[in-house]
Parts: sequence; C-alpha cells; structure tokens
Amino acid sequence: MEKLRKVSRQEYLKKREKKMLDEIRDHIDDEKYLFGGVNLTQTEYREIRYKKQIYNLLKNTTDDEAYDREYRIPESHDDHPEKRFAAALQRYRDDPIDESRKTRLSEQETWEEHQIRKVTMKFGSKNRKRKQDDHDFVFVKMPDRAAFRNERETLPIYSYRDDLLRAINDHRVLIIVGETGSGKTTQIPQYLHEAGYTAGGKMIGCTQPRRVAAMSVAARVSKEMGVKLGREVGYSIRFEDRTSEKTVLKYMTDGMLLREFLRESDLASYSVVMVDEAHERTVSTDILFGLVKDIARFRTDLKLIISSATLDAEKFSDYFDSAPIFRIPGRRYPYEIHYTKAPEADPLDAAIVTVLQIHVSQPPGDGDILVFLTGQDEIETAEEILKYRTRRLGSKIAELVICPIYANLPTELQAKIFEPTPQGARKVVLATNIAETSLTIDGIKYVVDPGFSKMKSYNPRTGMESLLVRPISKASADQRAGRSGRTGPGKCFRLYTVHHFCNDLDDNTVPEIQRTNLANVVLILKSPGIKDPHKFDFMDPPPTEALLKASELLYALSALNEHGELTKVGRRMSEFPLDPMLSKMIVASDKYKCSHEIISIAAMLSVGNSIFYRPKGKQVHADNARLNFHVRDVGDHIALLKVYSSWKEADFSSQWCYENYIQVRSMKKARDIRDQLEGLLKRAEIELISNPNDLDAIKKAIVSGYFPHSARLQKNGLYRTVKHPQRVYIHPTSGLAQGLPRWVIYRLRSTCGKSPN
DNA sequence: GTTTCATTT
Repeated sequence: MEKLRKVSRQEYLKKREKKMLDEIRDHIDDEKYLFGGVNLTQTEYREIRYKKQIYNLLKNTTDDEAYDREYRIPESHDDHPEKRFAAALQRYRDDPIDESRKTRLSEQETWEEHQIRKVTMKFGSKNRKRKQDDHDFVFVKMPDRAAFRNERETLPIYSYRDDLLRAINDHRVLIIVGETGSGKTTQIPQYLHEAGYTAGGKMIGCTQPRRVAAMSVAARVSKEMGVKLGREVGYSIRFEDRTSEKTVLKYMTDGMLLREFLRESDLASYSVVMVDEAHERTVSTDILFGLVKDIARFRTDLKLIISSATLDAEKFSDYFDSAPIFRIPGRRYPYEIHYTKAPEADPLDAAIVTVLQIHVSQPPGDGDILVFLTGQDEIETAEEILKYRTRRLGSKIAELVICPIYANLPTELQAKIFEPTPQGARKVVLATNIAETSLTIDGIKYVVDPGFSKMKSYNPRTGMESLLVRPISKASADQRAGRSGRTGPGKCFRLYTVHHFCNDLDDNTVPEIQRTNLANVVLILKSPGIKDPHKFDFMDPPPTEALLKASELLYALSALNEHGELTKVGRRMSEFPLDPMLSKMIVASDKYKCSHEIISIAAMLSVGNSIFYRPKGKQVHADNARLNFHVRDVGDHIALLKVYSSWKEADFSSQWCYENYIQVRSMKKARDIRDQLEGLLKRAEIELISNPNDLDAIKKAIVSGYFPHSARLQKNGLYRTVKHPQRVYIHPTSGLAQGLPRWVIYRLRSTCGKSPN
C-alpha cells in the first residue's frame, strides 16, 4: 500500500512537470530561445534518454547504500537556533529605546550590576588548559635583512631541517603536521630549494586557500632570500601573476593550481607540490588531493607534501596510502578555556553580558576582547546594545571601543580594528568567522565564543543552496579559542557547557565539497578526461545524488552528451572560471551577438556579495537609489547591466558609487572579472560584439544559461519552480516584485529574477 | 512577505 502511493506520487510529479513544459511551449512565441536553440520535443527526448542513463549509472554503482548515502544536509536543530536568534534580535530592537519600559529597565540594571559583581564566580569552574598558536605571516612586521638569518634559525622548524629533508627524500608523499607559528610555510620551500630540488628549472609550488596569504608569504620569503619578489620567488593568484622565467618558489592559491592543472595535466614544471593548510578542506584542495595523488603514481620524480593542523593527520595519511606523518611543534602561549555551568537560552545576550563582565572585572589595558557572532545583522544589533548599556553605566566603567568586522563591511571601516586601543580603554571586536582564519588581530586576550556560525548547505534533491545558523565543530571552537592571547596567555569563554562541547559538537566541520553545488566541480573533472566523477578518488565523497544532479544540469546545458562526455559547448564553457550556468550564458551570447553586454552581466552576477549598499537607517534612500536602475519591469539582470555601464560612463568613479549606494569594492571586482572574461572570449572562440539596445537578444542569451532555474506564477501569487515543485517568491528588493511576470528565471539566495518576455 | 558566514578560479 505504502509503496503504491509513493510510485503514484512520483508519476503525478512527472506528469505535472511535463504539463508545465507543455505550458511553457504554449506561452513562448519563440520556443527555440527558451531552451537555448533546442526545441522542446527534443528536450523531452533528451530528458528521457538522460533518465535512462542515470538509471544505468545507479545500476552500475550496485549498492543501494551509495545511492541512499546520508546527505550532509543540516537537519533543523532541536532548539532552532535561527528562531532563537530572530527572537532575540527582535527583543533587543524593541527593548532599550522604548520609554514606557523604564521600570523594567531599572530592574534589568540592578540585575546587570549583580551579574557583574559575581563575575569571578560564574566562570570559576571547569578550566581546561590549552596551548595556543602564535603567529601567521600576514601582518608580521619585516625586520631588516641582517636579522633574517638569525630569525630563521630560531623558528621551531629549524632543528628538524635535516630530518625533514631526509624524510622528503625517502618518501614520495609526506604529511606534515605543524601548527601555525612553526614556520613550515616559509621555511620548507626554502630548505627544498637549498637542497637542490629546483635544479634544472623545476619549481616548488605551494598552495594557500587565500589570496592574501599567497601574496604575503611570497613577499616574506623573497625578503628572507634577499631576492626581488616576482623573480626567483613569486606568487600567482587570479588577476595577478607575479612570476617569471626565473621563478623557482611559487606560492599560489589552490584554485590557481587547479586551473593550471587543466592546461598542464601532469604538472611537469613542478618538482615538489606542497598543499598547505590542507585541514581547511576547501573544494579546490579536495580536488587537488585526488589529482595529485594520481599524478604521483606515474611521476616518480614528483614530491608531494600535505601540511595540515593536528587533528586530521591520520586521515590524510590513510588517504595517501599510509604516507608517513612528520610532526613539528609550534610556538604557543597557553590559554584557559571556561565553560558555562548551564546552557544559555540566548547566546547573543549571554555574549553581551560576558563582554561587560570581562570589561568591568579586568583591569583596562590588559587586553582586548574578540566575540564571534554569526552575521552582519547580529553584529549590528550587538553593537547597538553594547553602546546603549555602556552609555548607561557611564563613568562607572572604562571606555569600551566597539569594532565590528565582517567581510561585507566597507574597507575603510574595516581598518578600524587594526587601530591601537587608546590608553585606559578596551577594544571589543565583534566579528564573524572572518576572524577565525582569515585575519588576525593583535592584542586580543579574551575570546567570547557562543558556539554558532552560519554555514552554507546544499540540498541535492531540490538543487537549493541555503545559509543556516549551526553549532560549530570542535576543531572550529579550538581555532577560535586559539585566537586569544597572541601577545601573551589568553582566556576563552565558551558560552556552552563542557558536556555540549564533548557530546554534541562534531569533531570537524563537514568539508565544503559535501555541502555545495557540484556543477562546477563536475565540469572541471570532466575536462582533463576523467571518465567518471563518481569514481573519482575523493577523500570525503560528496553525496551521489549531488553528483548526479550536477551531471544532469551539465547535460541540460548541453555541456555533456548522452554518454556523459564533454561536448564542444562544454569545452568552451570550461574556459571560464564561472558557474556553469553563467558560462553557458556567455557561450550562447555568441549566437545572439551580444557578448559585450553578457560578460558584464556575468561579471556582476559572479561578484560574491551584493553590489548594492544598504546601511542601517538609510535603507529607504538606498532602495530609492536602486530603483533608478530598474526601468519598468525589465528584470534585475538588465538592471545590473545598467549599473555597470553607468559606472563605466562615470569613469569608474568611486564618488559615483557613493552617490548611488553601490559598493565600490564589489564594482572593482566586477570590473576585474569582466576584463578577465573579455580576455578569455578568444579561447572559447567567441566574438566580442556589443549590442546594447537589443534587450531581447540579451535576455535570450541569459535564458539559455538560466532556463534550469525558471519558475512560473501561480494563481495564488506565488511562484513554483519548474524542475522541482518548490514554492518560491520574488524578493521584495527585486525590480520585478511589483510586476509579477508570468515567468521568471531565478538565482537562489539573491535578488535576481527576470521575465523572459 | 525585506537578505547574505567565509573563500576562490
């Protein structure tokens, strides 16, 4: 009975999908353009063939287990952190400003003072001593050259130099465990160079997950070696290649090495590849693992170094056929960890109270406070409350300088966290995860960790990505704690219980490759001729269904043929470092003679964050400014194009951006991406043609990339996606929110929709 | 009915 119902529901869905496809055909005059030059009957035909292929694939994987593998989709947490945050935010917004609540406030005041007095009691119990990592290289001051030799020799790694070189000589793959501060990133490549691994012009490549890291480490090493940056020592990141013929030590982002691999699939110009910060498990590092492991099998002269933080060392070793592990101690200060005795009902409130407690009970000037919060909204709220409460305490306490920091904060405001704290005051830094790995702030002694962060997750069933507030992992909690006391011993206040830490938190954060849309990954894996991404040697395989979903999308975009092989279109698409739907859009623009406009749109869309600046208190002005770019119900893509061309007409002026509530940084990034895309057109055999007035042509090109994300207006005013029966609605900030066109194409988590008519 | 942690090619 149960089974029957299931099957009939599937059939029902299938029928409905077909019906919707039929309806599309009825509503669109030019049926060719909606499906990128393929008429519908053919699409249906392909769909059937593709379903068959998936069926075969599944049959070949044999075990149902693989198919049913647990998807790493975060389940809704029992106590709904999001709801709790939302409620807390609301409460605080209503709270302090309202005059009629004075009685309640004075009660709160008494309570607060009471709390502050008993501060030492509260965190007295349950200490756990931990060691602490010392320094990254990003903001290290450069001493003069004469001092370098000495300084190099005082690094912890120096005493292991000979053993290390012997181990590398004896093994093809070596796992190196060394905490930050051991000097591995700067020293190992130099040791290898001194030992002759760069003879014959071969390079030593060292990958970093972040651009700044690659740049600054290269700068540091070139100074240590006394050579000009970009000559013997260089770096290679997107938009900037500072290497030359002479370069032997090359620092680069992991994504960059991946792109290089697509051009030179045996990495012949390298004698050593060092994958640094491997524990961060970025998608690029994870793919590199598989590729590099494969290369090392036939290139016996290639040395492989995987360097990671302590926790996963055995796992890395297992993956690389029991490669030996080499441990190097770091240079650390001790830090204490304090837990709460009982769980906190309201993490934001607890964090604020803790900050005030620390501030009042500890002498000013002994160290600053770092608080980890989940996002911009929460940081802004916390800032308001803290300002309000410290103002009320007035001269009873020392000054508290509040510094918010998150990636989307305009750069000039970000600089504030690096300003030294004034005499007699204390700085409290309210940060997102950005302070966990990407930047280090001097002078932090106290860390307040409520134990949550926002995480991207991908649901392969619906093809939807979402951002959820989730408890962090143990590794992440330790990383946060380690941020205390870079300058001396520190303290970390965890706003949860020891029990929660030990029993509820995962050991490690789920690797990104298991919670992301894999379309791009599959396209990359297809290009060098890896026959089956399902058989790719992932260290942590992504869910089978996510891979299938990705292949299915690429097939629909005609990047793969019915045998799962890369087509000509697919090859042209893979030239672009973009999401496949955007790449397809560009490839299609060749046909519609509007590549000039489409690459602008693609660049604007692929700037990670929003182009529009919407500061608190000025939302109305910002929204009005944005409306200037929407001419009637023309769609948000066209609006983005207008933003870009207006900026260009204004000579790329920053002033213009301020006047129009546009993020300068995002626009500059869009311009960089656009320039790069323009350069790549030739490789993909696309002509650069401008056709700014034919909006229909532009829309057609967009649709041929984005048709898998189309949704149709229903009678009740909501939209329903075509591919999966999923209810969606247009974000109120979209230019289409009022018009409600019959059809839209959409981009998830974003303010973009557009009508195809 | 009003958003979005962090990265990267």
